[in-house]
Amino acid sequence: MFRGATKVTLDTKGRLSIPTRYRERIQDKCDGQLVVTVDRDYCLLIYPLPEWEEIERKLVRLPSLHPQARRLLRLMVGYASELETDSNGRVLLPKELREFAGLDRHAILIGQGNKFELWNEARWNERRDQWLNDETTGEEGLPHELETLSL
Amino acid sequence: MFRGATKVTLDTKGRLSIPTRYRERIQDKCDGQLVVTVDRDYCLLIYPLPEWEEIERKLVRLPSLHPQARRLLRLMVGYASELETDSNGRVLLPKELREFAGLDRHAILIGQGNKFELWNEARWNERRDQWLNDETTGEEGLPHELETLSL
DNA sequence: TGAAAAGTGGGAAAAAGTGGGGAAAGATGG
DNA sequence: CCATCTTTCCCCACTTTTTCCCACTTTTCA
Repeated sequence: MFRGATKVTLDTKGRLSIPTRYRERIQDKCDGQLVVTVDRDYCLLIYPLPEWEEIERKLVRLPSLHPQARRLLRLMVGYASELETDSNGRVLLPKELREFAGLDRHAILIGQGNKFELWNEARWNERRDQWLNDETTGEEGLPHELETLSL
Repeated sequence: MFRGATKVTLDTKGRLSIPTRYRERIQDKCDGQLVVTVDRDYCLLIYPLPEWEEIERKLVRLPSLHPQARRLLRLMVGYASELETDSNGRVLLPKELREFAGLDRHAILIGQGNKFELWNEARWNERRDQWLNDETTGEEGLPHELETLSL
């Protein structure tokens, strides 16, 4: 499981240095091979290659006449690209994806179990505060699992 | 069960010295391994590792298309990070989490059963006084569990 | 009041992060 | 199809951060 938030800096070439505490696990899981693609929340998703391949299999099996499935496939597979780590543990993020996610120098990398999310830091903070405020108000539509969740 | 409030000081490096009266129990429960994450009230939650893992299991099983469940996962797993105690019984709190909770030198550690809460001391005092005032007024909408609670 | 324990600060070595130069590869236009 | 220009890749070197440990101060308890 990948956990935790790390502030990271993208240099002028668009390179992202993978935090060291993840490197060994990434090396074990996928020999350093990662795949990055887009998320509907305008951030990037970074998967170990095997994890991604599983998701990709599911995506291409979706009914291709269904508009929403088609969209999901177009976006996720359409933007997916493989990353390779250089000798300093960095990956070069394609310009198209950096632009999509509005990434500049200050970004934040969020561990999310089987994958990472990469956000423009300012955008992440904004959205996070929105979520925190929303949660206090919208308690009527909670699914059962949340109502009984004890933290 | 962890109980009680303790004023603690974070040094300039962001280290928190665990009060001694908890140390033995933490050692027994989880061999000194703790996990810290965020709470919606802008404080931090500190769990013994086994406790956290149970919560994490529940979180990742939530329906991932449900917006509120997704948010909860993003925040709690996204910010969760493991802590290790140094030779003096201190843990280093990640900068991202200190910033989230507005932690400076003066903080307060609150025992909360299976976990601790860590607050900026001033913020804690404010919120505590708010709660004390609110509770006297809003007794009409109590959920059943509270209506029948005898203290 | 003294010894032990707890709390606090800080320095130095090691590790991680960052920037950039130049070679190689690829794109562009005549 | 070639010449030129841009982008990408690879590696070196510098800077910053982290980690580990030592030492001092304060508190506790007999």
